[in-house]
Amino acid sequence: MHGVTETSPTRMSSLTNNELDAPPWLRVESTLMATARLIREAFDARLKPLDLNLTQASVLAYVAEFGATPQTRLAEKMGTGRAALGTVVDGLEQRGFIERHPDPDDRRVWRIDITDDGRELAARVVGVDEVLRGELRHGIGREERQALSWLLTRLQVNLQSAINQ
Amino acid sequence: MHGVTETSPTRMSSLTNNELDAPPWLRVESTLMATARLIREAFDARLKPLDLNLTQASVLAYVAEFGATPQTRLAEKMGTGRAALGTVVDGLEQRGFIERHPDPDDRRVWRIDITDDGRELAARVVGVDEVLRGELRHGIGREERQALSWLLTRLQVNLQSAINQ
DNA sequence: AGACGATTGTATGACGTCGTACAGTATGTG
DNA sequence: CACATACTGTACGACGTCATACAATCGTCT
Repeated sequence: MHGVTETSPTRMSSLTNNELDAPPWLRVESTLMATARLIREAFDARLKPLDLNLTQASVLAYVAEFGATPQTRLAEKMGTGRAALGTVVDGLEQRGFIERHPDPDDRRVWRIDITDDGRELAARVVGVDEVLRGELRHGIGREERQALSWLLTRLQVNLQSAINQ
Repeated sequence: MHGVTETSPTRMSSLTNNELDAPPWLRVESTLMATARLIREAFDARLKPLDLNLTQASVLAYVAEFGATPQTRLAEKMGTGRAALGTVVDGLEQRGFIERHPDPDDRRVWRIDITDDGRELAARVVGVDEVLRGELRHGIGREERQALSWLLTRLQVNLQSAINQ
């Protein structure tokens, strides 16, 4: 879990001060990263009653929606490495929310599928997600959200080519 | 260090596939978090020749620009906890880039100040930052960047109130 | 059929950050 | 002046992720 309980005035003030005396370097970028942290924080906080963090909830919801999925594909979707995802799957499996089924066509892969308990929990995850995402839309119009999405995608393209030298 | 050397096709394909078969939950939000990961990745990659990660470089550049700063303020600016920042400062101090000076007015606080070596390194950090940020602007106009900044700030406000129930 | 490279999931050790608890110090109140 | 409360930086244990190395298995090419 991450900064779930962090509701300190520290973060509040850094939010508002950020733009004022921010150094010239890392302006939009640092705002973006701070926003990402807050997203994780907010979801973790709302998911805490379900005893899940954002990664676990994402895996659960993904499998609930798309059915049995190899771990490598899950790792890609979640933006994490295969090893890390393995431990997430371990935890969810131990708690009985998902199961590892052998793939009939490829004996290397485990297809991660959801259980009945998992489906029930996933429904609650979706509920939490819808409520929170509704709150996050306040004061942001539809085309603004689309603009945001486009800008982020464009940024990702630039970042990707920067990473590849 | 983070996924500095991660240039695998895995990440590439997740970038392009992300929007297509993404689940209904976590759409813009997950894109934003993926973008944040890429930002960290890109900066870490470019800073690697200086043997710095993004957090260390940020601390260095901040102190170079604003002079002696208490650790708590640095932690706020960097968006990290005081304990975590302490270890960052430890590392930079051992390498001789910053120094801890006692605050004459408050014997609890250490003011983090830069050394001559640190100033030299910070200049290179600023150079790296300017180059990379320039690349990231490709295809994104000035008012678009302002729109992005505004949207992120608005999102942060919503997130903050969501976190505070 | 056999051999080679690619891919899947796991084990392992490392790193960065977190949250809590703590001692030292400051500040305000009686 | 004493006391309580708040704050600074640190020590400690925990968690999540990473990178690497590995065995098992697949696909392909000859």
